[in-house]
Amino acid sequence: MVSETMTDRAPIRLLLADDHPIVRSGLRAVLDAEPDIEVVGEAATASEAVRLAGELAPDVVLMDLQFGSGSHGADATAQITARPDAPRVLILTTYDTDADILAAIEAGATGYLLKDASPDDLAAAVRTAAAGRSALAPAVAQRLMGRMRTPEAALSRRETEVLQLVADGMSNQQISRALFLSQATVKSHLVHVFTKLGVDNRTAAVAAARRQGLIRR
Amino acid sequence: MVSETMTDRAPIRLLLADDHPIVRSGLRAVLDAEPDIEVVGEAATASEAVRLAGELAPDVVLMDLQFGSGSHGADATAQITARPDAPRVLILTTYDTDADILAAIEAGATGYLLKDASPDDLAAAVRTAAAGRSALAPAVAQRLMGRMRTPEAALSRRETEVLQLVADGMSNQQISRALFLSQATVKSHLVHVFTKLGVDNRTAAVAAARRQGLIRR
DNA sequence: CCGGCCATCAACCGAAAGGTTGACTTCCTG
DNA sequence: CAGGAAGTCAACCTTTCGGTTGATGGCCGG
Repeated sequence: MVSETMTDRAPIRLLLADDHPIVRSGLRAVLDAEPDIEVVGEAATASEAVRLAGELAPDVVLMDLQFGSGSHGADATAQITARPDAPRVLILTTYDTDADILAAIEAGATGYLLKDASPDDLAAAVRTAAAGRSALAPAVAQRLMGRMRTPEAALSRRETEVLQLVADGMSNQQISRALFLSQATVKSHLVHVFTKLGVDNRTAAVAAARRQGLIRR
Repeated sequence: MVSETMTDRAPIRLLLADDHPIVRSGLRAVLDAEPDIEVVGEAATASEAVRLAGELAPDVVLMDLQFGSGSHGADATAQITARPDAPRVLILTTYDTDADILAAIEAGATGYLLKDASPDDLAAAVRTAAAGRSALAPAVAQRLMGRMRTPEAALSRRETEVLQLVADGMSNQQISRALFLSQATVKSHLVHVFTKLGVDNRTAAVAAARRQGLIRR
């Protein structure tokens, strides 16, 4: 079923970026079947995505947020959208609780899609992104709204940084050394975190933050 | 490139089980392209996988371990392999550190494959499974070996149970009440856990156990 | 049948974390 | 420019946690 709004226009040039060959094949199979969409390239890493976005000049980049081993899709998004005639970036993610959702949006992503989306949703989101409109999965949009409705659950940058190190298993002393702070400051940040999350110890804070997607998984 | 060992035999009947339509499409696109493999069905849930495994009588079931919302691929594997003329079950997973690896193998899975596998790896694993031989991704096999080489990293059932509650954010007192134990016993278990994992506090233990896939993600 | 692992509990002590108050600076925003 | 949020630090106190020692009983395997 071809969209009525672009029956005879040039097809949407699409770049796929995902570290899983299987997922790339799935996206290609689903989207190449659409007559108004043409997959012009595939990237297996974040840096390759940035490079190909420049070389191939696609209309839309469909980018996985969970790139294997370190590289963040949000970073690549920022690099891609930094340029003047940049393609639209559509983020693809597994979890609607991802801590990097806001980061990706701020990095210039046009839309957000969950990996359990149907082929129809997928094609629709690509067309919406190509048209320059924002495409957000309902679950994600609701979560973003909720984030705004409850600013008390929003941790400050420093608080998140400290909590992340707690989640990595570090003691207050180790954290103070890692961040060049006194232990008093670390404790101060953590007390604020506990209050905001409604918990009273560090492991509960990590569990709560993980549930709410405030820290890395 | 057709395998030399089965040039003219009936194709391998394959059932795909994954909750992501995109992944199913990718698997179908990759595997249907192989002349000796035929995808006979797709299941989006664990229970559907069990049902179709009975109805379609496939040779191999390619099953995702991370089925959305609760249902475990390991459980479905156990149900499928319980019957006498059961198909081979090939497990597909995103993480090579998954705590359920052993559970799935014990449930009767013939092989194990990571989602970042190449199409060639994938087809080869399906053929290996169809032939009844065990197909393990190198990273997974190595990890299983490592598990056996270092039994000190294997936590006892009770220790894992306590550590899981720690990861959920509970204090020693809360855990003691939840498990009908004294706090002394909880502490005792945790000290053993710390020793086995080589850490000296609860948050570090949770981080380490999470890395090694000893507890739920 | 005995040694070892698992599971349970107690008492004790020092160290770390949790909680409060208060104070100072910087930066942003109304 | 006044106010607030964020970030930094200190001193103090209470509670929890980490670590040790030791003890009991069940179960399994050599």
